[in-house]
Amino acid sequence: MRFMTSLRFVDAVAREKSIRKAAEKLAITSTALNRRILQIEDEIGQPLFERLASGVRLNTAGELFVQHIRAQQADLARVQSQIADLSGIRRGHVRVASGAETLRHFLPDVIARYRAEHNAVTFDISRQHGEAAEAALASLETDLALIFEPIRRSDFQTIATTRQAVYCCMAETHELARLETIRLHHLLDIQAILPTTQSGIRQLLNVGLMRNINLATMLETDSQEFTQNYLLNEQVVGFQIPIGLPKDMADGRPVNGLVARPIDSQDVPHGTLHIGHLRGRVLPVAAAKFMDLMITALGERFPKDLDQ
Amino acid sequence: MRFMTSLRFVDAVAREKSIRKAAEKLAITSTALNRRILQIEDEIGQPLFERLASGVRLNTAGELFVQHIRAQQADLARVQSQIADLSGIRRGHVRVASGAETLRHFLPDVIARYRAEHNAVTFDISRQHGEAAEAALASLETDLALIFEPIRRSDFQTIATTRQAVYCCMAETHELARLETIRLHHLLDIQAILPTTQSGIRQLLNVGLMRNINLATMLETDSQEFTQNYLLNEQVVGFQIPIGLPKDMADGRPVNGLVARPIDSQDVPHGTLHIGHLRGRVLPVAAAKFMDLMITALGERFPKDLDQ
DNA sequence: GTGAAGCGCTGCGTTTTTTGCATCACGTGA
DNA sequence: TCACGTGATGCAAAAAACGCAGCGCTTCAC
Repeated sequence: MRFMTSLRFVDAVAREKSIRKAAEKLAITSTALNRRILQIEDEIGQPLFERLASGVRLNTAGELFVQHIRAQQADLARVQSQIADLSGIRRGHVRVASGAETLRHFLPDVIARYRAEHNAVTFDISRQHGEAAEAALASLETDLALIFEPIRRSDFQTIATTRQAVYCCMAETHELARLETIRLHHLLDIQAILPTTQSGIRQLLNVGLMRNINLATMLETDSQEFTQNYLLNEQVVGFQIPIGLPKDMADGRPVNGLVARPIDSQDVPHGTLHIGHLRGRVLPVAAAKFMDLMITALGERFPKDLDQ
Repeated sequence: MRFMTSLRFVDAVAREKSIRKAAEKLAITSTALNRRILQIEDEIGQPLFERLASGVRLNTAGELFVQHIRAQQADLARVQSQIADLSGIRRGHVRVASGAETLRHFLPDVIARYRAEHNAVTFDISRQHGEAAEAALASLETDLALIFEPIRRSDFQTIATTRQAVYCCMAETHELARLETIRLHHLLDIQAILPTTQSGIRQLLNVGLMRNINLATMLETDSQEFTQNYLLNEQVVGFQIPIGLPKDMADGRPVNGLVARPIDSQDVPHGTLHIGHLRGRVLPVAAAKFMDLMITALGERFPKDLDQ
């Protein structure tokens, strides 16, 4: 897209906060990039960047202009997607930001299912906790977001939600594995791996842990892979929501030596997983269809807990 | 704005429906323009125009793309306006589409008042009846519209309205001039000049004229200037709404030998003048401020009949 | 039926614009 | 103080855009 080059360049400089660094990423010399920036500033009639010794920074005018550029890019993507859709082939690119919970089973399944039908569509999946995901939507860096508790910004438009209980995960040999439902007092002095504080699961747990239940937090991590693997090595518990578990495991059956048991909702409230996009945006065809499929898949997996 | 050239070119070709004609308007050769179009089509991956013997025509993909271009241009104008606003000078350009009613007194007054404060702001005023004005908003050819009855499209966002009675205008020597209020039966067999059918005034009159009152329609015109001037030459009546009249005349006093008398609202209903813009658009600063001033002016002139 | 006129498109030489190299001036931090 | 990294600039080379002339095609008038 030749007619977009200059704007892309401005965007890149704004992101890198340095003309030389941006030039490197764009595979041109800093001279060329510098002059393009100067030319655009000249055409706008005002500087867009402040020049610092360490690089550049957007000024207020630049903020406005870059915001326009991003909106323009997003809209162009939408139009391209619609145009591609006209010719029958569903082509396009979908960008999803999501917390770690959905990355293990849910998203891979849904994407495989989608690409089985539309293999000209490509994906960007970025793992980001709620607040960052909302910011990514607002700056048009992503099209869709899956956020597990809580929604902070009013410009997040929820399209569907599903209620999720918090589960304890552990080796099937763990002493708590024999219980059907876990109460918080069972966890007294139990060795546990907790998600980091940004995580929605952690925030729900905190509600219960307020009433000075002393969990023996042996480790905090934002890595679900680490947690799952570690549970096999030591008698500790981890926490997860059903969408992050294999279906069998969520149903109480052991999978690969691990089991999951729900925590009683009197102790730890159910949380809500939100699927949505930036309010007011018209999504590209591919992204809109993919969202539809995600919601369908959620409905199949959690028929009673889906709200649209 | 060098980075917009290619897009402007596509827009021009779409408007002219001919590469050669557009090239002439853009002051380049048709070859250069042709190659830019081809290049963009190549980048998009699909043709945007159908080639006919008589020129070109947008295909569906082209319609989508041109719509994007116009939205982009409008948004850029908004951003430029906001950037100019940062530096103190209120600079900008405001495009208004309006029926003939407001062109004689209202708009000139308001614009003069606005430019007294912000003389770096320029204006485009295009006279267009309601339906065309709404289309101009939708295609982003104009920022604001003043429409007197009726609103047809759902993407017209009304910001303020004022109720307007229909008045008869005539020479002060006319036999009806002695009446305070005109009833339709007074107009029986009276010589009259009617606005054309697109006009909101005409459509209100038609409501009354349904009940086979026979107006001796001597002439139909969409020119208010013609009507006003002709009334001095012959004993005929014309029709107008208060906003199209000098204030004194609307208050019943003669001005330049003409008087205006309201028609009883039992016979011809009051109409509504709408001020608004395209739904969902964020207006440039200058246009938004100008709309505020228009509404203020309307409120001063018709304090009882303004709705916001 | 035929010729003229108008249309979009293309090869080629020229002009304009963009790019890269070398270098400058300036602020920052060791 | 000196080395380093930053954005800006003069100049020549490379690339892109342009204008001219002309092609093939369709439409329309006679």
